[in-house]
Amino acid sequence: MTDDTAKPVRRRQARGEKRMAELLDAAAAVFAEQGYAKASTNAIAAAAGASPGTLYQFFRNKEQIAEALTARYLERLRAAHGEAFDLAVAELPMEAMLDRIIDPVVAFDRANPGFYALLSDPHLSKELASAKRPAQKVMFEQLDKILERRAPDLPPEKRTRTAEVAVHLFRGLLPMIMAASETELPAVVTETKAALRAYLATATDASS
Amino acid sequence: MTDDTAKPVRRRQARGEKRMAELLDAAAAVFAEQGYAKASTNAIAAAAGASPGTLYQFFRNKEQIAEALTARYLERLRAAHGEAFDLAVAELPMEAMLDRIIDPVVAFDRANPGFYALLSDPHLSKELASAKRPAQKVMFEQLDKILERRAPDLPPEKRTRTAEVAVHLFRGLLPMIMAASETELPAVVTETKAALRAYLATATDASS
DNA sequence: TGTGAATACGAGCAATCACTCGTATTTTTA
DNA sequence: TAAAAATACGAGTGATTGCTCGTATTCACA
Repeated sequence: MTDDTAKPVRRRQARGEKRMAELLDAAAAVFAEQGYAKASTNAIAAAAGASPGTLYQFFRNKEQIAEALTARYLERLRAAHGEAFDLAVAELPMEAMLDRIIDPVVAFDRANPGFYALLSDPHLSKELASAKRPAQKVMFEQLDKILERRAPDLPPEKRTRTAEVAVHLFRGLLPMIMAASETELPAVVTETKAALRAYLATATDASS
Repeated sequence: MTDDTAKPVRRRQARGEKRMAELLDAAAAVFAEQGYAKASTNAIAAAAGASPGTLYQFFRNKEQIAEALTARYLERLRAAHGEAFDLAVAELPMEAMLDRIIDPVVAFDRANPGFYALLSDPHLSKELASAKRPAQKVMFEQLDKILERRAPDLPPEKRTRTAEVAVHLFRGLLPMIMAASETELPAVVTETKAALRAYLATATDASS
């Protein structure tokens, strides 16, 4: 028995995929510059060299643009960190581990200011919670696994809280990381690693 | 010689001061709930039980509402921390110092969600830079002075960066602090202090 | 080559926004 | 007590917004 209520399969052409990517690129630029709330869909379409009608052929509404953009960033983040965030880093000394984790994340965030713009806007959380949470959790969950291997004696509850706090600490320094010039960046990154090293050392110390 | 170009002195009545306070209270609530960009001035006026015309009798435009609100928060923050953030805390042991500094700041931020909403919106920085910077700098400058007394041998450049990083670390944990329930809060605050203690200990250690 | 689907356009709609203005009321001042 | 100043109102204005829709063009595929 065939399902009459099934929605007809939308066969997307290569042209359409390209347009979607262009629209997401434009959205990233406009969001990064104006913020989600002030960014207009007409401006996004114009920045992509498209008309409003074309934009709405690929995205149901403004919110879904941010959802799709977040999903695409998440994909790229996973790809960029698949190896660097590997569990193998748990065996490295703290210093080397932080290098392997922090450097690619910093590079990704600086290369994708639209990602930072979306994640740092606290009022997107309510509308985009379903799209943002996985992005927030990528680092958290991977760090949690690393800590599990690195400090197996740590109670799970304490370990989870430590991972969450560490991710928030990094997020707190992101404004400095994003604002730093190319010459200031190394010092900021060094300080970032120092802060995380100091916190993780005491938090994973069973004696505390 | 009298100055004909001087703007006429606007003599504000007690009724007007009260209205301004009500409008700022309403603005704080609307900003906290919707964010600055999505908050409408008509909604703010309505929340204060006033008409749009009344609102614009006291504030030139929407931006100035946020400026005045930030200034009022800054005033209250200074009042709340005048003693707690006193230089005398520099003489206390690290543990006690952090208690004296963190606890009132946490209490203030949780009691004033509108303050958090304004400061955490990154796209207000451009429009409200002049109003936000002093608010950002209150903690930074006071912490810088405390560190100067606490670690006089630290190079000023290093000390300033340490203060800046410490403030950003705290800001990074603010989302957790704001989201925590009353029962979760103590654990989050404990972790906050642990992170700052760990970072400040290593950063102010001359051997590093 | 013909046909339906996918892509593209952009004028324009309804809703919302920040803000104004003419007018009415209350308070201060002289 | 009368004039002046401050407060209050709220319908209305022009601009902008997210989004639609009728139509035109390009593609995939039989």
